[in-house]
Amino acid sequence: MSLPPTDKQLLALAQSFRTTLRHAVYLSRSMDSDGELTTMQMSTLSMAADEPLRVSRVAANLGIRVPSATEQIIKLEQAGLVLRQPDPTDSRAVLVQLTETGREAWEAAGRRRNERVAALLEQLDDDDRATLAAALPIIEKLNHTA
Amino acid sequence: MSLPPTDKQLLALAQSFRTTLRHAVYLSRSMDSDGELTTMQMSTLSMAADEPLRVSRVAANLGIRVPSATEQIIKLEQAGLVLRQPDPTDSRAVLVQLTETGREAWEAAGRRRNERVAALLEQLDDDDRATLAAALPIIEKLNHTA
DNA sequence: GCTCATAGTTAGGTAGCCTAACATTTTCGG
DNA sequence: CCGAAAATGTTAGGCTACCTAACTATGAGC
Repeated sequence: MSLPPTDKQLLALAQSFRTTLRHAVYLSRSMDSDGELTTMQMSTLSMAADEPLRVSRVAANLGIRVPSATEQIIKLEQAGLVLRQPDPTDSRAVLVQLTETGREAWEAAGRRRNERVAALLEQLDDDDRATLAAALPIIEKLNHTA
Repeated sequence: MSLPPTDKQLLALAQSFRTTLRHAVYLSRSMDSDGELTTMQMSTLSMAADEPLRVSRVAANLGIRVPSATEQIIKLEQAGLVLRQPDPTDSRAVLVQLTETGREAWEAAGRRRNERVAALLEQLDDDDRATLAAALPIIEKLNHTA
């Protein structure tokens, strides 16, 4: 037991992982595409839910360039979900903050998505759920490493 | 033990799962964006690797519409990676099949991606890897259910 | 054989991303 | 303390991948 894994084993696991991840992307897409808010919009709103943040932070967190973030944020603003205000401590910067409408929309959409996923998870047995729950932080670890 | 999970527990797991999945989408994107082949192209090639298949099958498997699939397949054809040939049993249909070049490109890209992921997985300890390996089929189960 | 369904392609449009160029503000070395 | 360089956003223009609608051609059924 507990011998160091061979390259072959690692590569086999890597392949399964990639395949599952690819399928999971579809799963994620189908769970999040309910015509309300896109995944990116949800992420943006959830960032702003904690505290107002800069456009450049939004871009970095979303993994996109600043002009693209500006574009998306302006759309959220036009939808009345966020406000764009100059940063009082640095007038180059723009702070993105949630409106009350935005917070409500974000929370409602999150609830609905959670319920949809919970309905899926309900069909697993307890062991499977436990395994899944144990694996989530490991996947996060990988994400952080990469 | 083994009581039925409460709604609260399910919703909490659902939330974690959604979050991790969202992050995993980024992970997947970064692992697959090496400027060679897009994830969609890899998927298309891997489908065609088993046996020639119809454009409509490609579209269905990729979760996109037929015209979009046609577009992508034509690009793969122009790159010399696939051939488009009329189905001998139904001349309305078009069969997409891999060229030798396509097979080599697909295998090489798959190898490189696997190596990259294996390098990540190598940094986990044995327990984590075992948990991860156990979770993959469960996630597939969810994907199949949804 | 005529009608209707099926398989793909073409045409035209949209959304989200990109880079390059710009205006404004801050920072900092001389 | 001032001019150059860096940082923050926005604007402009372009690309790609997706979409729907309309079309052609083939197959299937009464």
